[in-house]
Amino acid sequence: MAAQIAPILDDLEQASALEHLQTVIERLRDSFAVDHLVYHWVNSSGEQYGCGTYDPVWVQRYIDQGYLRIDPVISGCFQRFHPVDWKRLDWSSKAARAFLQDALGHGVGNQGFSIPIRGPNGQFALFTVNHSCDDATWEAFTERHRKDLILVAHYFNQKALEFEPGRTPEPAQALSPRELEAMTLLAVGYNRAQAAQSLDISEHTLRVYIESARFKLGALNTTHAVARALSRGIIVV
Amino acid sequence: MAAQIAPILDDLEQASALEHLQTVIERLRDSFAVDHLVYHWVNSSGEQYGCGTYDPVWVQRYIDQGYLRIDPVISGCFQRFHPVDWKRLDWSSKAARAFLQDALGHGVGNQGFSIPIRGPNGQFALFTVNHSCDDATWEAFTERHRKDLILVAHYFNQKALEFEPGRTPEPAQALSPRELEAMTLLAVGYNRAQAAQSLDISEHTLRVYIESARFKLGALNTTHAVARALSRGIIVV
DNA sequence: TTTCAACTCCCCCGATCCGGTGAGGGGTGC
DNA sequence: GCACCCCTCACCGGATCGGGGGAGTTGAAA
Repeated sequence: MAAQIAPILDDLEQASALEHLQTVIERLRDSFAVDHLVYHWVNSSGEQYGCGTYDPVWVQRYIDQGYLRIDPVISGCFQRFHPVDWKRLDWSSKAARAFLQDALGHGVGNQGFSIPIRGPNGQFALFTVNHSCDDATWEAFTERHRKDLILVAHYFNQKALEFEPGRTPEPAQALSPRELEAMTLLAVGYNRAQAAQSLDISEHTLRVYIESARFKLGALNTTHAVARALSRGIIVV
Repeated sequence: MAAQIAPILDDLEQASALEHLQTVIERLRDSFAVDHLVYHWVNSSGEQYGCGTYDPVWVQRYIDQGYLRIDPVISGCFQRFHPVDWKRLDWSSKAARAFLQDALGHGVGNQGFSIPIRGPNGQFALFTVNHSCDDATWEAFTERHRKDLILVAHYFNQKALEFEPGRTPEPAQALSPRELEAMTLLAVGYNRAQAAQSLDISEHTLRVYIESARFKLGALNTTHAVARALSRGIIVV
């Protein structure tokens, strides 16, 4: 089980098309000798892209049922930085347990280990290794391959970002410092009058920034603009 | 130069106080045999925290001069996912070249390699290795230690996040499904009328959800509520 | 030098949102 | 049985936002 991932990573780095990723992930699964390996990109618009070894029926069902919104792996990893064992997530809600049952019924193993990965503009992805075994075996596995998995996740996301079309046209429209300040103040609950006072400018000037930011962000209204700024990671609350 | 970083990483994982990070980073620098190693957390509100081996005079100057805003390493890495060699950044602006001259004059080496790292809530940090040598030597070094550096950056950020005060204290009262839907629709730019139509309910009902969500999230207004929902990761846009 | 982006200020008015107060039915849990 | 929460619907007045004008300075890039 001494997975030799270095050559696979090198191959991954050479990959020139999206389809190659599927091949690579299958080789990695064999190398790690686990049931499933999945790379799952959660687009900030709710779209999803992924490749992995789950049953396609399950993947489709996951999408159709909107499991993205209730999957504890997603919500749990989204608030964490470190890789997380599925056992440590919150499965207490009824919806979560039903989801888990459904997953197990579609060939998903009982053990999981997911690594959250983040890229520019609020990109968020998961690299998950999944298996069926007892807790002790699983802990030994994750402990042993933790570093390798982090690296694999990193390399995988790097490739996925390269292949993603329509990346880096948007961020060209960076917000100006004042616009960022305006967005930030709105995001923490200030209304226009308060934000203007806080920046020591007239309310009208503030409005100019907001409108400008709205335009640059392609937003339909202020709330939308703040939401986009947040999910692209250009402001933080 | 065969850096044995594994034991240092293990030590890092055991670190129980912020001060330990400074010790660890110095050991890592010696292990890699480079001039400088820096971990630099960049809060978008302008605050900074970091530890590393740069001359404290330079660190203070960096902050005082507001170099954060013009440093090509920051702006360049912020839009990238993969580690980046300083030579590949855009140094064309006058301000950037002046900054570089100032840096070199304060003991910063001519070669640099920075790894962007991102955490939850838009957290952004840099792990940088810096040295003085010729291009060929540097390329060989980065090529050789790329994987190790990625891992070190990852572990370092993990620790920094653990020590960061005010992380994950939120009890996070859960929103009801309808409230989540309402927040999500608002976050993608719908106004109340559109969102209500989209959910096939009256606008008044929608308002009840929004108000309820606002209350649960402790938000001052709708924009604030959406911002909180986003940054807590309970909705995804 | 000229252009251009960022920053600052002003008025008006219709559209939209907020806050308060109200009511009723359905489900879950003690 | 009785809370308690979730879902649904309604009216109104005042606050806020959004879009439409126009105008001046500064500083950096081309």
